[in-house]
Amino acid sequence: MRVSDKHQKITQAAVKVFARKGFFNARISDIAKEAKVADGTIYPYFNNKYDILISLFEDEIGKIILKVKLLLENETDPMKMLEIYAVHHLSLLQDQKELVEVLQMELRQSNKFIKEYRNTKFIEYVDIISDIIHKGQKSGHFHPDIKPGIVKRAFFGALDEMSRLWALSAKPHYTLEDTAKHISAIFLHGIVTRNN
Amino acid sequence: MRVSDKHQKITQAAVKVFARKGFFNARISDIAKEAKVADGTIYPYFNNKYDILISLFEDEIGKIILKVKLLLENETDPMKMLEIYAVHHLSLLQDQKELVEVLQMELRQSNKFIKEYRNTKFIEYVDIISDIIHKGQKSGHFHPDIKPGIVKRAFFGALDEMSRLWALSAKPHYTLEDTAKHISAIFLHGIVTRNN
DNA sequence: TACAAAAATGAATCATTATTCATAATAAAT
DNA sequence: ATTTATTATGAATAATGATTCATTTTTGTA
Repeated sequence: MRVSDKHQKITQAAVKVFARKGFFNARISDIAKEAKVADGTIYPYFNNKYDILISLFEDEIGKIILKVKLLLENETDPMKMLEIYAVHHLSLLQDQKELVEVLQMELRQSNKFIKEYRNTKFIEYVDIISDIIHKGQKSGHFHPDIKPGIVKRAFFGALDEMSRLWALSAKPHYTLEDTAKHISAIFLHGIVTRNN
Repeated sequence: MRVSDKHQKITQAAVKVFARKGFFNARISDIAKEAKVADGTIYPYFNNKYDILISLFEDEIGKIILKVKLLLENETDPMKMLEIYAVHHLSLLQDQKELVEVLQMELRQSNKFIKEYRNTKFIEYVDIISDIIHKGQKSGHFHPDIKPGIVKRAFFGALDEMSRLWALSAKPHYTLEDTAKHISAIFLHGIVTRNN
């Protein structure tokens, strides 16, 4: 077995176990068992338990970024781009529920452990949104007074809260696609009727 | 010292300690020290460590709900109501930074511990948003096709992500008030220019 | 003041687990 | 086939910290 395979096997096992029990309640022995290796085998590959979480986070967000950038590549309409981002983000839950749960947890926790951890990968992910907003402002599609730095957080937060809800409740009330489009539409057009 | 005082003293100490170290890294002895009581004194008031977090959560969200309901009481315009909610939510960070950090953490974690914990207090808090949306639809201010169940999560998520960001970064780029209004305005009117 | 009840104390218990490392197994090289 | 290097094993270590409870202190009452 190639070295990288074992690294990946442990990462995948950790995603499962962290999702099931949370980071702190997860035991190294749980991860080892899930990965079908001995407890000690984890340590040549990761410095410690927390290192598993961090590198998992960076690796997986990296993949997510690559994928959404690929999806956006051939689209030029900023309105459609926002919708693509939304659909992609919510799709993650469908395709990789366990991973999403872990990423959400980690996002709220890591800064409690390591104050200096800047989480640049995550910033790169949300900056895709502000890039779209900028683009839309240049092309005249989006209002020039809108602040991309605020919209990116608001849009991400809206999607992620939806995602969090679904991760908990067994059955979503609406389809992923409809919800993503609904949220995009609200950000694009607002909720007030025209005569207000 | 009245019994309720000690209960409250421990709760307040726990908020400080949980905010500083996170729930799992917080020691009972840390909380006891912060509250200036002996370790054992905590147990007549709380069943266990996790019980501190849960009751803290319910109590404090309860207060937050009361306050925002009071603020909304004399307002009838649903657009203004949404803005009031936003300002209030972001104000929490200013007034009670530590509490907000703890609530955010807890929100992402509790369901990992206790699957059956329904968190009804939190649901009550976000349902205030959907009530506003309903009201706005009845009065014709808001578009009838908007789904209140989605908007409430999106709006809350947007605000809370902003809040999370500020809890981490030392200095917010914008004022609380401006940001709350900006986010409300986006939800109300969208970001696209009229000719789209 | 004396007594009883209630509340608080904090040292001891006892289970828990991340990490280490001597040993074993496997793979690579000669 | 034999030696060497690499990788994996899992029992032992060593620290940790939530919770308990026998004892002390405080409070309330007569």
